[in-house]
Amino acid sequence: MTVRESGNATRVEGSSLSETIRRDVEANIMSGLWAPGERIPSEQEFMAQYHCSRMTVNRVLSRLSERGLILRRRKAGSFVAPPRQDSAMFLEIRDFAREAAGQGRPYRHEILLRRIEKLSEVRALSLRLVPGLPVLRVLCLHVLDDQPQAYEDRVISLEKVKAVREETFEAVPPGTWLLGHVPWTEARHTIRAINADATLAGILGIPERDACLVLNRRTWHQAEFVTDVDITYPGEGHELTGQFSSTTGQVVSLDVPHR
Amino acid sequence: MTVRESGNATRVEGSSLSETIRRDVEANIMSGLWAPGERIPSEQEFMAQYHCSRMTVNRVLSRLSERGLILRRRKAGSFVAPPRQDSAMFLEIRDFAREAAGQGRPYRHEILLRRIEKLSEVRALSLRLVPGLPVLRVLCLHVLDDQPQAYEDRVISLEKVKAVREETFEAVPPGTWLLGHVPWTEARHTIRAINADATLAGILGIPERDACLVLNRRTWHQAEFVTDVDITYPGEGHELTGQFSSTTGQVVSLDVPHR
DNA sequence: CCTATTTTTATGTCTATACGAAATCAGAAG
DNA sequence: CTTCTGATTTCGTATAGACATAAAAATAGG
Repeated sequence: MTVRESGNATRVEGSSLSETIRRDVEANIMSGLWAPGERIPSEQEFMAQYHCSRMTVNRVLSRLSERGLILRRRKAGSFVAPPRQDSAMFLEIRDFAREAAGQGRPYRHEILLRRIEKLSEVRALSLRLVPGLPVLRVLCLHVLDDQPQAYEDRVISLEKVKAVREETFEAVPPGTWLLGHVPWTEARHTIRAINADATLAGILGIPERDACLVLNRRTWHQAEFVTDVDITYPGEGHELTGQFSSTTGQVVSLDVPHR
Repeated sequence: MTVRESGNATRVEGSSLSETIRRDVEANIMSGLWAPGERIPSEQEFMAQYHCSRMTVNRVLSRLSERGLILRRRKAGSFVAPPRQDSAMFLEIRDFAREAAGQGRPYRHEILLRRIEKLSEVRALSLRLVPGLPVLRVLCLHVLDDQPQAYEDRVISLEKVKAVREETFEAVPPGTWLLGHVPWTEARHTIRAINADATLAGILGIPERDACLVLNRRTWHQAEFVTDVDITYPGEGHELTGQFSSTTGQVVSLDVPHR
């Protein structure tokens, strides 16, 4: 078997050997050099590469496994874990389509606008990016039981997500598509309440001034901007829920019930 | 030095030795037997108690340290970590008083009601508790710059939090007091938007029908109910923000700006 | 009494080895 | 071709020993 060369051979920067190995492995995963699902070197191969004992390698890989970055299977080896969807998905909308299918309710989404734009000054300032960055702007309405469920206003970096140029989002809504196509390392969520103006009330089919919940989600990968989205839920009938455990610090459940 | 007897001496239930030690230590911390800041047995003492090698103990304690449950200091020993405030505090309101002091702005809170009640049927159903449970009901208004910042409607379990009978919350608001006095293991947050009714609008000093952000937070300790609170933020001027890293899964920052 | 130095101690890291367990792979049997 | 079986690989866990490191504690010096 050919040993994949790791992207970084430099080491020992005032840190321990196991720390060096951990950093290297983590860098190879986060950079995408080692793709999700791909097999990483075995303990024996790491031993040879770093000239150390198996226990040292084992400590590193076991810890990475506990943190959910890799999956380990006896005899098979260690594999890069698929992107985590737990805390990742926190405060993300559910997959409307799948949820609707599970309940046997008619769901559809409508692409109201799909256009290549330059990032506006206001948005650029807010995102700490340069204005004029080429982005794909998508406006999307999620409809369940012929009732508007959410209105989505999104920009996607065309530099970072090149494949999005070919995607019409007619089959799959933008949020779902992105989750399956782009990894992320940082996400920032902001939630606020607004009174619906005339335009929004018209789109969502609610009275003007009705309270709406707005979830803003910004995602980065390796410090590079990926997407920025405002998802507006109409009226008082929507909730965002997150459950935590203090020991694991992880989200246990996630819910967006529609009453 | 006297070795504190761990609460559970039973072990080996189809799991490994290190798993047994981890479970025991974790149980002693989560149950409160070993209080935050308290020193836990040294590696040598664990070796004697479990008749195992130091490496085995070291693996367990190192991992617990990585997870943030204990703090380890050379020569000093290992200590139960203080309750984590990162993911714990996620979506919790900031400490109004401290924030105000940092900005030199006049903050105060008003206790509108403090009364021992029996848990209502509606709330009991929602919390999956029996109606009639004795609770302390507290209504509190947070005021900054003479502007109402948040309205808090809370119940606290008198069975679980006995010390709360003596607390008037005149010096410290209920949320801050609870954080310092009661550990938690599970927390559930729900966020929704509502239109302010006449009563709420009056309390918060905003026009009727204005959109408000409502944060509901329920906390448990060891499957026992601790507290349930609705915090209502007035108008469109408040946001809840959480930042995540996909590698650590932890909240990096937290913000409730008032514009 | 205060300060500087040495000692002691608990943790941090690493090695080499060992046995166990599980899953894959290959080969044998049907 | 399918199924069973056994061998091999890889990870899981544990041991005993070693040296390093940081910091508290004890000691010596001013």
